[in-house]
Amino acid sequence: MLDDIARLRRFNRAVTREVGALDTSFLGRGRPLGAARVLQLVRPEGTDVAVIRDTLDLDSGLMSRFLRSLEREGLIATATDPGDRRRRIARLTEAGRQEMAAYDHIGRDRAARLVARAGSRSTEVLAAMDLIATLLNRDHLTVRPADPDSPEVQSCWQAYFDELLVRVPAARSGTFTLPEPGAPAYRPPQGRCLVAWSDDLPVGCVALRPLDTATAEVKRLWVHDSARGQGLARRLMQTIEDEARDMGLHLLKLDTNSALSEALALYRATGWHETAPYTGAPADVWLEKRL
Amino acid sequence: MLDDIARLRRFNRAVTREVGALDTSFLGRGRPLGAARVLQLVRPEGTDVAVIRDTLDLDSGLMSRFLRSLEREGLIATATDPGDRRRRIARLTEAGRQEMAAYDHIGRDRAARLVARAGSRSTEVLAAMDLIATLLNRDHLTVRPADPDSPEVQSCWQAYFDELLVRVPAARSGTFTLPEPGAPAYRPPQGRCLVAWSDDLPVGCVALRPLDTATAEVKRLWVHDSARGQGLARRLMQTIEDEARDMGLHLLKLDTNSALSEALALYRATGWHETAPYTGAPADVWLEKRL
DNA sequence: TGATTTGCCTGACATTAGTCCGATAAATGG
DNA sequence: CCATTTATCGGACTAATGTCAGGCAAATCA
Repeated sequence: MLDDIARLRRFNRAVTREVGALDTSFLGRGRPLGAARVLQLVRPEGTDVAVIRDTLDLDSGLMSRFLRSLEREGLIATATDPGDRRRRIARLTEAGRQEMAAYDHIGRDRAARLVARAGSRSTEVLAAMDLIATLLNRDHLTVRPADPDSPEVQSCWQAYFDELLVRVPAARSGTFTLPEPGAPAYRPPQGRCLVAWSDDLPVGCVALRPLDTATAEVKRLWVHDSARGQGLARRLMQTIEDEARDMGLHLLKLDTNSALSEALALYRATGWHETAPYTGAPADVWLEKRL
Repeated sequence: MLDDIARLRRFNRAVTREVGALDTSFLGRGRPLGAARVLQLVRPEGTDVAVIRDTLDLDSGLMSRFLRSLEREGLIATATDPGDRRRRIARLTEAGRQEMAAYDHIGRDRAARLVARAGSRSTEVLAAMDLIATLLNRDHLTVRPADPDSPEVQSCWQAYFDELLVRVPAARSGTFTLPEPGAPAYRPPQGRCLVAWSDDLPVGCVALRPLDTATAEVKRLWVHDSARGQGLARRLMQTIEDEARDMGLHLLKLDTNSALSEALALYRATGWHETAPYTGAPADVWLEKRL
């Protein structure tokens, strides 16, 4: 049997070849790779030059020259950051947007071919890619507030409900309704809604909804399959509890189901205690935590 | 929900960053990437220079300069191929072997760290990597004869048996014994043993064992989980049947179990027909094919 | 306020990668 | 045998990348 290391290195070889091919295919638009990579990171609304430099790990001189060259091509425009006038902000021009669309097309094309090649196993392959990408991105996981009506939150909640239906049979008789668009329940100032991002994939969420002036309820803690086993749920709970403290709340409650054993173990391990039932089925466990 | 293409591109970004770090780690030993890549392909016993040039797709001038530079460093020695004195053969010197060991150490180190980082999910992550690597390597899958006593064949057969035990409960009462080392059953001239390779991972096997002068039995058709759904089993069967024809055989037999439905479907779709039972449990289907 | 730090820019320079061409020697094919 | 092809080599050249130092203006800190 090949050992783990050998398997990983085989993966590395295969992926290196693929990435190399992707890089050279970007060269097809008559622009050196360095400049192309910078262009990829300039957003239409504008991106901080230092951020680009940092993510690509470029020398400031080299970075500057890439910017000048893209500027000469008319693809980007730079302006000084009004907040800190040493810094510069680069944004895409209309021509730049068109050029980016062309790059995007190349990328989507290659990606679509690969998905097609996976044939009947494409679902499995994509899940495998999610798992690996989340692992590689692990140090870059960020938790940010989100709008409850945004597509990312909706997709997280949908995933949460779908899983609940699988794991808690009793939930099938209930009905889940997403809050009405614009409803204030999960929005500041009374509520909160957090999403954890791995690059551009939402991999977790948690929400807070007011019960009364000093009490709120934690709802919809969910972690994407690819991100489990990395302590993300704990981090989300920690963040939402900190938020609650900052909001001046004194007591948090939540309801859950005993079938969700990992979640329950997490709650019990982080200071949550049994409390009186305050909701009905499918919940069968009610917890509270004093802040 | 993010669409498939977006998920794949997130994967691409994540591994591109990782691969970039790998590239610079090669530079960590004070040698440009090009020369390092050439060095990786020089085997201690000697490698044909044209083969290296071909796999890396290098210009002959560039290749020549890499060789000179590695020679100046004392890592390789080149000699003319006695068979064709236009060609050259490069082989590692003792210093080269040590240098390669150092590169190997860097690679193993990085790999081990990543496996460790996956923590409780490392098994899953490695399976995901196998799946993706096999998909990316798909066009490079090769089927080659193998020695039945070799570790790769042993590992394939072990995997075959393990899976049989899971899928055919009746098999548990039987005992599986690997043929004795050196036994002639699966070796030419009477028998055959084939292994399918994806890079350095054995992803499939099939064997042929003589029954009498005109008849042989196909045994141990197995495909690695990561390589299923790509027609590899069909290709292995095709190859072994061609071999049997070349050996002058007129009839092939095999026994299997009805629980192995995909295999059975493949046999039935490729000209195999029911025949009289010639073995006992756990087999419950017996097929033959006239060549 | 003045010294120091930070972020960006430019010029000078080195290294690496990649291409093209001609030379050479060996093999191949009539 | 001679013409052609093949494999390698080295020189000339270009493009791209990477490195370093100095300059400048804005921000920060004591």
